[in-house]
Amino acid sequence: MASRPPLLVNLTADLVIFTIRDARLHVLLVERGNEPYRGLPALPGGFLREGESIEQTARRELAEETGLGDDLHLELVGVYSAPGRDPRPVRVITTAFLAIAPDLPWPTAGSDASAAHWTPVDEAVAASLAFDHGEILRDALEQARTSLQHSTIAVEFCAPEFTIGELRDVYEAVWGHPVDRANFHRKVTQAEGFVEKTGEKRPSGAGRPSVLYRAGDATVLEPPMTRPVSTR
Amino acid sequence: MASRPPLLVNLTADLVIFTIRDARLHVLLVERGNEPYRGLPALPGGFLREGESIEQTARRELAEETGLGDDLHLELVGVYSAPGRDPRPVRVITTAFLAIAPDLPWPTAGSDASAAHWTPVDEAVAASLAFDHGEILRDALEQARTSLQHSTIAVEFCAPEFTIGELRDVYEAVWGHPVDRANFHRKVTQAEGFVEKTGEKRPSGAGRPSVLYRAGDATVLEPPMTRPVSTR
DNA sequence: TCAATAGTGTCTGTGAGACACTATATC
DNA sequence: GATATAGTGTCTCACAGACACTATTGA
Repeated sequence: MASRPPLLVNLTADLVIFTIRDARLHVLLVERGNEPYRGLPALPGGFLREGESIEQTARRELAEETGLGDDLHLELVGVYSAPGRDPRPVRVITTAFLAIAPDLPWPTAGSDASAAHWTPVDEAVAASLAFDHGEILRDALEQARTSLQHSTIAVEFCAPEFTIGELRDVYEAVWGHPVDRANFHRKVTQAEGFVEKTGEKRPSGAGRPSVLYRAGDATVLEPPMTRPVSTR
Repeated sequence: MASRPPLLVNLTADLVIFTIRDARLHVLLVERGNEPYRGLPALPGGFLREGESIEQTARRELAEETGLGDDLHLELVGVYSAPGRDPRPVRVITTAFLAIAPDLPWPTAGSDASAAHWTPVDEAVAASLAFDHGEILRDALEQARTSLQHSTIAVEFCAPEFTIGELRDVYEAVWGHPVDRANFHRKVTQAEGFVEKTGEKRPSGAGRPSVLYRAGDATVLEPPMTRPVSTR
C-alpha cells in the first residue's frame, strides 16, 4: 500500500498556573487578543519553538506570564487533540501543564502584555473558556488535589518560610474542605522530609506565635495525606 | 515584533503493551523495518492521521498489533519531545500510552506484519531500544506499578473469569515481589466493586478448587493496595 | 483577666503485616 | 493417609479522625 505522508500539526503548551490568594485557590487566565475566541478568557500558553522540548516551551511561557524563575513545579496534565478543538486549518494539539506559584505580591499579575487575571477557580470552572480550556482546567484541578495527597508540592504554594497553619490553608483552599488542625500538624511535622524548622518564630497577630518551617528534601509523601471523602 | 510561523511537527502514539505470560510481565516489542534504528527493537506505534485524536491513533495501533478489540485499558504515560530524539528532518514528538492485555493465546503475537515479540520486561529494560523507547518503557513500568496500587486495572490482565490466585500473580509479576496470600485475599474480596463471585469453581490440579470471580464495577481502589517498600 | 491562635495528649476505629490455622481437593 | 492449594482467624502495630486539653502571645 502507498504510505501517505505523516500529518503535520502545531503543538502548544498550555499552563494551568495555580496560586492561593486570601485563602482561596486562584488560576491565571488571560484574555485572548486574537482570533479564534478573541476576548474570551483562556489559559496562557504558546507554540513549541525550534530546538525546544515541550517542557521548555511551558517553562518559557511560565516565566513570561508570572515573571518568576523557572524552578517552579511543573507537571504534565494531558494531551488534548480532538479534531476540531481549534478551528484553524492546521491542527493544533496542546499539552497541558500544571504549575504552582507561591502567594507573592505580583507585579501586575503577570508581566505579559495581554490582560492576565488571577481568577478564583470556582469562578473559572463555571466560566466559559476558549477552546477546550474548561476541560483542561477541571482535569488540572483534579490532578492538583490528588498530588497534594501523595506529594509535598503544597510547599510550592508557600513563601520560602511558612507556618504549619499556612500550609494547612493550602490544603483547605485546594481541596475546598476544612482539615483538622491537630492531626494535620502531627502528620506534616512527623512525615520525614516534608518540612523542617528554621528555628524562628513569627507573631501571628494575637495568640501564640507560630514556629516557622522551610520545605524539606522529600517529594513523595508516604503514607499519603488522606483526602476527605466529600472532595473526591 | 514579527511573529514567526508556528513550528510544524509530526505526532506519533507509541504503545507500551503489557501482558503476563508464565507469571512474568512481558511487553510487546517490534523490530524496526525502516530507518532510523532499522533492526532495533522498538515500541509499536504510528503517526496521527487526519480526523483522529491521538487516543484514537493509539487504539488503532493497539488493535493492529494485538488483534484485540478496542475496549482495552489505555492511559497516557507522557509526551516525549526532546529535540533530536528522532534524527529525521521534521521533528517527531510522541505521546506514550500504556495498555494492558489479558494473557490469552496469541495468534502470532500480534497480527501485524513486522516481527512482534512478547519480551520479558526485565530483558526489555536492559536491552537497547530505538529512539528514547527505553526511557518510555521505564516510565510506563513505574506508572503501571503505581496504577496497580490505586486502581482495579489488574483485572485487565486476566481472562473474563479468574481466581484470586491469578489476580495475585498479576501483582507479583508487575511488582516483581511476593504478596502475602492471606492479606491479599481479604483486601481484594472486601474492597467494594473490585471483584464479584461468578458462583463457579475451578479445580486447580491438586488441592482445594478455587472460586471464580469476574471484574467488578469499581475502577478506583480506596484505600489503595499498599506496595512493598522494596519495589519503590 | 480574656480572647485568640499554636501546639499536644489521648482514645477509638480501621486496616496492613505476619503467620497459624482450617477446608477441600488429588494422589 | 500424604500432599497441595484455597481460604479464614487472630494478634500486633501504625495511623487517621475526633476532640479535649495545654501553651504562649496581645489587648
